[in-house]
Amino acid sequence: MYHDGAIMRLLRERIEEELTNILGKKYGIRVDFFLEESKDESFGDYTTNLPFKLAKELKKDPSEIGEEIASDLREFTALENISIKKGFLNFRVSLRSLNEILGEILASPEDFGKSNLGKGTKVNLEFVSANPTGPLVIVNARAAAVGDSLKKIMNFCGFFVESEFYVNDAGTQIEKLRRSVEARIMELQGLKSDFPEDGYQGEYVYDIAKKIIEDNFNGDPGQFAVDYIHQWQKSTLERYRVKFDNFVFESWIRKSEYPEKTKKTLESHGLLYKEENGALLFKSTVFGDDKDRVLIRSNGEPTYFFFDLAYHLYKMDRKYNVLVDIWGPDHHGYIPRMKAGLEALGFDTENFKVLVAQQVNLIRDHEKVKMSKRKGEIYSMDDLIEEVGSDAARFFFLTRTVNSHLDFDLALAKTIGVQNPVYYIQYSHARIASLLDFAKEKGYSPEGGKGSLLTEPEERSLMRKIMLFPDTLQSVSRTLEPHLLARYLLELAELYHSYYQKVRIVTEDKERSNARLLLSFGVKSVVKNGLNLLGVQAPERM
RNA sequence: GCCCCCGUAGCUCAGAAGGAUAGAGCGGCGGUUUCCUAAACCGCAGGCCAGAGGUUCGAAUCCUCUCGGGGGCACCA
Repeated sequence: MYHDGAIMRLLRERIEEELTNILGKKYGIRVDFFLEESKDESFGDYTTNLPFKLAKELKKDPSEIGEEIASDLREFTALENISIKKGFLNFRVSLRSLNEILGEILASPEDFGKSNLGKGTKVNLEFVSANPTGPLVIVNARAAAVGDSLKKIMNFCGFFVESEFYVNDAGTQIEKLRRSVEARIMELQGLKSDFPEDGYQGEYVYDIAKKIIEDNFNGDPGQFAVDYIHQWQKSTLERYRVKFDNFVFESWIRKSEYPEKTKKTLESHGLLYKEENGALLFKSTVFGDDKDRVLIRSNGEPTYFFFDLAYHLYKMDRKYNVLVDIWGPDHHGYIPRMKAGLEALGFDTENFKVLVAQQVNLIRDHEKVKMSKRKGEIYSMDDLIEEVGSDAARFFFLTRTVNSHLDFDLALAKTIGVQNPVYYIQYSHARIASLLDFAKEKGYSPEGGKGSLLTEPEERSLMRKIMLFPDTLQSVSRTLEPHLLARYLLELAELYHSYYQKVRIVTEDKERSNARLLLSFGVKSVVKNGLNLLGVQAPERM
């Protein structure tokens, strides 16, 4: 993914390096500090807390240290307006540097935002991983939006990410599905059937049964049902524009060498023991879990956890540097045991991250949509795509931190207008597309634009915001929180709409118009790249 | 009972490696269009960051406790 030509080193990275150099030369020490977007644009573009950090080490006044650093930093021509306020070192990026960024975008719009933060780190990103026993549901849609977007963003930042869906196509739930289908087949054929107590009630079980009868299928109805549902889930994801790199089947894991390998490894570390009733347990408490976990039940049946652990060993075997799992809200109690397992198998759990995609409440008419899984009354991911569309659905999931509960207002997601952030952002893109067409007819174009003519304060704010796009993507990669990008785009669109209203872009002054078109083109490119990274389309016309 | 997440404007949520006057959207109220897309813009109102202690130059942010909401505590997955 990394091409030297296409990826400029970020300005922020260059400033960081400059600060580190000064630190070494002047004080001969290293300290951790941050360099971040200034809280308030009036302070500058970037801020560092370096003086505070040094003050502690050197037992000196932060302002004094700030001055010392500032005097060296003034040599660095990309910066200007270096100032110290209350111990913070602030500076602005020179207009010239901002202009250069617009030039970069013009040269290669689709590459803007790329960086090499990941340095090729190999990441396995597992998400959705639903049982093939029914339709995908809302929380799957949330995980899919987050996972797919993270993958795209991290790849943009120089990671090598593979997305993976673990299919639990074996075990007791599948057995239950098989019995449910069999019962429905009997029922449809007018035979006496006894539907399992806790069977799958959904209408789709009838569909599967019908299909089996129609096709004269003689094999295992359980396997037929699994294949059917797996294809169904895949087509749902496709409509949502999510495509997985890998599907790993539990049935395959069961037959592979990994269960045995897992057992042997744990055994060799003395981490297994048998209870009197014959159950085999893993001493996960050694690694901080609440209790030891059963790998093989007293009846000889292995647990889900055992195969899941074996599956994670398979991931380790494929030499990923980092493993990221996105789980549903009902799995968070599962984290300590998986962590313990990975540690026991020799994986550095610093590089194992679990995101819990929290519960989603659907809101219709200011009330929660009630669902009953037992009665088969569920609002599925298909229903959501049908009702609000993939763009709005994906964007809404990405405006919140992964970790917090989310109220999804169906009416708002369908609204066309300011109220709905998706359309608001898309509109900025369409607006600029149309503007560029209009300008073209007059013989104007961004190619002829000189950034130096962008002297309005709003123009500087926009350039500054554009500059912060790659930084935002890096933040997402670091924190695994794609909502940072959604919010960034909202702010960018807001700045542009406001600018557009205030300042006429295409005027009789061709030079100035071209400069403004250059800036507009920059905004358009960032919006487009940003939306694409969120899996949302950027329309040319609305 | 134990564990996890959460409690910030009327509503939905940002802000959490401690830092500069606490932000946004929606909703509410009031304005803007002979002019490049009004699917837009501008203005106003709205807060004891659940509460109480503590840590220090400084706390929405860290620690302890209390209250309130959600979820998890299987030889289910």
